[in-house]
Amino acid sequence: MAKFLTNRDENYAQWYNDLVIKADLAENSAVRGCMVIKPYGYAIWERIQSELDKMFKATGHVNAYFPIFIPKSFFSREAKHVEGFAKECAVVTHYRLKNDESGKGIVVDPAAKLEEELIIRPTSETIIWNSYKNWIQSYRDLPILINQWANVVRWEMRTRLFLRTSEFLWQEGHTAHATREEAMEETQRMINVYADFAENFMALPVIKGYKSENERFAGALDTYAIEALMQDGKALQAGTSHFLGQNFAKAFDVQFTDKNGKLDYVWATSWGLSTRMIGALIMAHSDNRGLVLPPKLAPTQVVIIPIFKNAEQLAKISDAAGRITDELTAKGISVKYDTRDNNTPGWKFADYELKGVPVRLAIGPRDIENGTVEIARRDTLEKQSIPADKVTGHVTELLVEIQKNIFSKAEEFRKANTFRVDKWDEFVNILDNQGGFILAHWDGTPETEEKIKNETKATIRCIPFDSPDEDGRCIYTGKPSKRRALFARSY
RNA sequence: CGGGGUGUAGCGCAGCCCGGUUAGCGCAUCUGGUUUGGGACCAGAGGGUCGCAGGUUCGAAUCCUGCCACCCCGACCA
Repeated sequence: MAKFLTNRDENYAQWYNDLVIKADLAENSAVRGCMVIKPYGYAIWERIQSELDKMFKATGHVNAYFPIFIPKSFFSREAKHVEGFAKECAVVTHYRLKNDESGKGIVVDPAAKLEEELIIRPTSETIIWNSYKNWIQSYRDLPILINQWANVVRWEMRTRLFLRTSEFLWQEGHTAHATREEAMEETQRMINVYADFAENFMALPVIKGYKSENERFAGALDTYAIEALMQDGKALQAGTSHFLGQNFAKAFDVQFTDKNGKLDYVWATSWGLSTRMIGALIMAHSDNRGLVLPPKLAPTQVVIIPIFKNAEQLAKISDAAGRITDELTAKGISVKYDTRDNNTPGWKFADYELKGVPVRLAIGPRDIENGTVEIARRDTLEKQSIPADKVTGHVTELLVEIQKNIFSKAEEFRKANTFRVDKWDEFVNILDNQGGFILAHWDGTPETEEKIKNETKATIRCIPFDSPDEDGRCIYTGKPSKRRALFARSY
């Protein structure tokens, strides 16, 4: 476990300040658990957005935007949905302020009370289905495959930087279909997109599976999730895709005429992935020197650091650096050339390691003389000297290699921390002493899951899609089970 | 919301228990100089209503009360 993740040491503080700062507003501010994402942290989010958005488009989706305010009445249309979200909603009750009559400050104008309170969206199913109702009459209007990039607010009892903030950024897909089969396919398709993104871009191995009834999204018939293991042995739900059946269509009375002229309710899915992914990157890949970003998501993939004593030296180095930058940029690689003279090279090395830049090139007078460049990789911290004219080829290959290596490291970690367990004592022992994923039999009842949770704090993260049929006995009750579920303590 | 902790310069902290000069230290910033192949050095300078509001006192960063925010542990959740 990287000390970097747990200690509020100097590194941690510096990292924390580079990526994010906590909301620090005026006195009496009640903006609890919100974050100000600084440019470097936001750049990582933009990379995530950009790559995911391409994948959504490639699977036929389009972007749209819906209001942040949801009338209270919308919210209560779907019984389980209200139940799930009611406890964590921010509510707007007034629309105007006025000067306090005693002349001190400003107060809410009681005359400006809203007839119906507005909920700041914790998720947008209701307001979107209220629109879909007007958009859908016939099977010819289907499917609707819409994604929205937005912020949402959930008034959590306890917040945690990146992993559970009161306000967070995310994307939420909301699709409408003519048949059950098509909606189920969509649900499956999107969990696959998420898994593909996690593994190929985030370098984060994930386990795809079904959520148990207890862990299902409020209002869904079925929830699929990708679950990742963090370096501290805790699980992180990294993305979810929900099969909503006809629940929201019924709640908002969205019917369509099918090919045979019969009226039916529309089938729905929704799926989302949030700024929590930045947290996942940090928790999964960091080491004692700071972040380790997978090249495919690093805002800066290559940094070039000149080592110089005077302007003439810098000019020569800049020539070489300029050529390298042009070549790399032409290959679609993002390069930063850092010529600041207020920090020493050593300081810059450490700084870019903290920021997780995958590849560092250093060029000094010695290199100019020998026609070489020093190349260092962030994941292994290895350095070597290579001929200047081979840099582009070398870097291109190295970026691929680093991406692969970060993934296999995480995969090996997960392998070493995933346990097949058949005895209760061992189950408890592993949770208490090392954490990790546990594959164990479960009798399939919510009651047993609840009891296990109460006794160990472990929950069923998912029932993996690829979990084979296998006769066994429930880890807790000893009742027969046909399949293993994935247990872990989680964020 | 319950238990524990914290809040002092941009960042990290000491001082508080036991009230008493002009509130300190490190990093960062600015100026000048020497430096630059793994977080440079010297000299000088700027930067604070000590989280907020009350109270006790001749005197409060320090003691008391209330509030706010943050961190850790629970319940809740992506």
